[in-house]
Parts: sequence; structure tokens; C-alpha cells
Amino acid sequence: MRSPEELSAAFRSAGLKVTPQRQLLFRLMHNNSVHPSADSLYEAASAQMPGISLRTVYQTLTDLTQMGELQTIEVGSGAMRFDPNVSDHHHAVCDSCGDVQDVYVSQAPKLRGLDGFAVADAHIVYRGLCATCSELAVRR
Amino acid sequence: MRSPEELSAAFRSAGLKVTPQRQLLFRLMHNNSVHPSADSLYEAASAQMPGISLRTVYQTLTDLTQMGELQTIEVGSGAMRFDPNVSDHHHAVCDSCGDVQDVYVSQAPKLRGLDGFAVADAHIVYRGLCATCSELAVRR
DNA sequence: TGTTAGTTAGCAATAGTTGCAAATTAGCTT
DNA sequence: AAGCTAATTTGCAACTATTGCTAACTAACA
Repeated sequence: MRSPEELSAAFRSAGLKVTPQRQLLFRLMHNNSVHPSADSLYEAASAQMPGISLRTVYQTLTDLTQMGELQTIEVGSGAMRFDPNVSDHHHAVCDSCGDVQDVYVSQAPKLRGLDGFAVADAHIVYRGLCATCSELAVRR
Repeated sequence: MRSPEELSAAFRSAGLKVTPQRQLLFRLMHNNSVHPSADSLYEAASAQMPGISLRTVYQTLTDLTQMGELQTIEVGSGAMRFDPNVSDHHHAVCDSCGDVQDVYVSQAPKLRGLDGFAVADAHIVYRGLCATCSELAVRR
């Protein structure tokens, strides 16, 4: 996802308004690597702008996603997660703390079993224990 | 997932009852390759047993999953999908018709970017067009 | 046939998300 | 500097998927 400044310019030149709510969300998502849900982003936003609505957070996340500035991922936590890293990558989800981190895969795996299926995209979700949680497990 | 007969025996020897509802669901899920949602399975079940409740369908699917007879997958359709194929495999989802098919991957892809993350499991979701839908796209 | 622990059905409740309409406002115009 | 207007925000209702609760029911055993 681009910087708040670049996004503001992009919004304006698309005839969209740059509201304080949007600016805040641009800032909160920029370089955000925690893969927040709409709700957790809403909490972070509320801390800085009491009264901002959850509806606006959803709306802005949807807009940014449609503009290709965000990627959405489902990690089985119930809620959709948003990722400002739109490069080609995958995710590792900790089964203990729920933490999600970006993962890069050296080569796309070969396939068997799909005759004629035209693959447009592949997304891998790794599950296991993150470094911190597996440390804790060992010390027990 | 094992055959309805084997499951009936397994349920009984675990002190669980083999009800007509469960038997029907065993039959409907056995060798089922469409990856149904709870709701679509409920519709199929209702056709053969009017009055069966959605709650029972959910309950039985949860039970079978906990017993390791079913695998659950999320393909972004909103609802959880259930898969009686519990072997190590992945899924291909058609972006046009929503069809889900099983896919086998020759070797697990190499990773970069996770220091100390202990991978327990990896699941790949391929997206694109299934054979039927890409045929239709070509003819247009 | 009776007993009882396990099961079902129905409905309420929950979480996540979206639809809608009224009130508000960014950004242009004058 | 004030007005205009289309875009935006908000609040709430509605909706989908799923789970919690419990009274009524029943499979399986004695």
C-alpha cells in the first residue's frame, strides 16, 4: 500500500474526498504488519478519533482493497484480515497466539489433479507455532 | 472418511448413538467430492428426511470433524466447507462457478521469512477458472 | 418393557459484515 | 468568504453463518 500522502493524492484525483477519517486509516494501515481485522483497526482508530464509526472503517478498507492497496486474507479467526503488503506472498498463522506473519515462497509448487483448471493465483497458509510460542512450549 | 457402516460401528463403540439423522449424513458425506457447506448439506438431507434440523447437521459435522473423519476448509465463500477426504491435499476454487476440487502437490514449497516458526501444516488454495468455466470463456 | 444417557429440534443469541437513509462535509465555484 | 453539491459518515437495521441452551425425544442396554 502506498504512503498516506500518495493515497491522498490518488483519492483526490479520482474525485474522492480526503476526510480526516480516511487520513487516519491511511496512517494506521501504512507499514502495518499485524494483519488487523476491521474491528481491531476500529479500536486503534477510536483511540485517536473517538466517534469514528466501525461502518466507516469497513467502508474504507473495502475501498482500499478494490483500489488494490490492500489484500484480504482469511486465517480462520472468523474475521477477515487486511494486509497492506500487496506483493506476492503467503502467510504463517500461529495456532497458539493467533499472530499472522508474511512468508515468501521460493517457487510455486507443482500440481497434480487439476485437468484444465487455469490457475490465476495460489495462496498458502502455514499453521504451527510462531518463534515466541514455540520457545514457551520448550521451556515448559 | 470411513464408510457409513464403519462409522456406525465407531460411534456405537464410543458410546454414541446411531440415529437415522446421523446415518443419513454419513451416507450423504461418504465419497462426497463437492465440499458442501453445512447449509447445502442440510438441503440435501431435508430432501430425504423432511424435518431434520440444520442444528443437527452442524452438530454432526462438528462431531465428525473432531473425530478426524472430516476436514474443514475456508474458501472465501462465507461458509465453511466440509471435506470427507482427509488425506494430505489442497484445493482449487473456481472464481466463476465456485466449484472446489481436490488438488495434490508434488512437494512442499520451500520457505523464506519465518525465523523459528514451527510449521505443523500448510494448506494451499488455488484460484482461477475450472475446466468447464475456462472452456466457456474461450468460446465467447 | 423400562430406564437413561445421549440426541434432536427449535429458537434465541452471537459475530462479522453489509444495506440504507439522513445528516454532515470536502472541495469546487463564485 | 460563503454557497453548492456530490461524496462521505454515521447509526441502525438487516443479514449470514454459527453456536448456546433446553425441553422433548429415542437408541441401546438391562
